[in-house]
Amino acid sequence: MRLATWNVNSLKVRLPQVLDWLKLHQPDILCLQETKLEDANFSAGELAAAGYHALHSGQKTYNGVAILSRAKAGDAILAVPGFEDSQKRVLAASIGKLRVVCLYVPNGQSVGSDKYRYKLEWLAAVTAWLKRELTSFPQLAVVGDYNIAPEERDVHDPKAWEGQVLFSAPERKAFQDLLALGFKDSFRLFEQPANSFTWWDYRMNAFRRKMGLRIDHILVSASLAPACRVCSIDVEPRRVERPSDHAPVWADLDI
DNA sequence: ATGGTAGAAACTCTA
Repeated sequence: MRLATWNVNSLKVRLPQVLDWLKLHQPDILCLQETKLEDANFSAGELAAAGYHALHSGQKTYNGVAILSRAKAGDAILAVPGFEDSQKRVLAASIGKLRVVCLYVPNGQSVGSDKYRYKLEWLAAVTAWLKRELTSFPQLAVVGDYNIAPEERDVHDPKAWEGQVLFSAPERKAFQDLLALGFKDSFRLFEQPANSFTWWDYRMNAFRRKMGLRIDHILVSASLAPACRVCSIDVEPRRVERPSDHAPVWADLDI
């Protein structure tokens, strides 16, 4: 089973690229972030024609998450139970024996801002919820745009980024707290090329200059990790005309 | 110290 995640930064703009990518890579599941669409405007018809069922939790202009799957998904959850949040950033569903959680973690804007505090509170709530989810669903994959680079090797210039949003110590601690539930960062289960990143700022020619961060992740629970065969970043969609600022990440699971 | 780009939408906010 191939599982993938991609922050598309507007599904309206990126739908043709998503359809191309589905055709080329044939994932069983593709989780999307930043669809920036209300549910009524979601591209369900085009995706169905491509052979994918879809769940979507969206809003106008900002945020929005979706789970596309070849097999129909069930038992969907559209928010963290008990956590008050007007922003559509969470979607969970079961596909076969696999439980998938699609996350769009808040960006945090800048360290010390209100949005940064919201990011850390949101991460604490999600971590507490996932601890409970694991008891019901041991075969759990938590994927999406985490807006956190976990380690120095995930940042093109760790010295320049030290203490900045996306790489500050409290954010990295929040990521470690999630791993402490037993999750593995599937990308790091395997040898990977140096300078592997998933996001490059649109500004300053960051992509051409290889100034990226690895902030999109596929986390697999302890009981799922042994089934993971490969995890890779596909940078090709970042090279095309009008790209998303994020590249897709995919993993193959022997389940 | 600032601004660079992109998307959505509305002349600004978010990333």
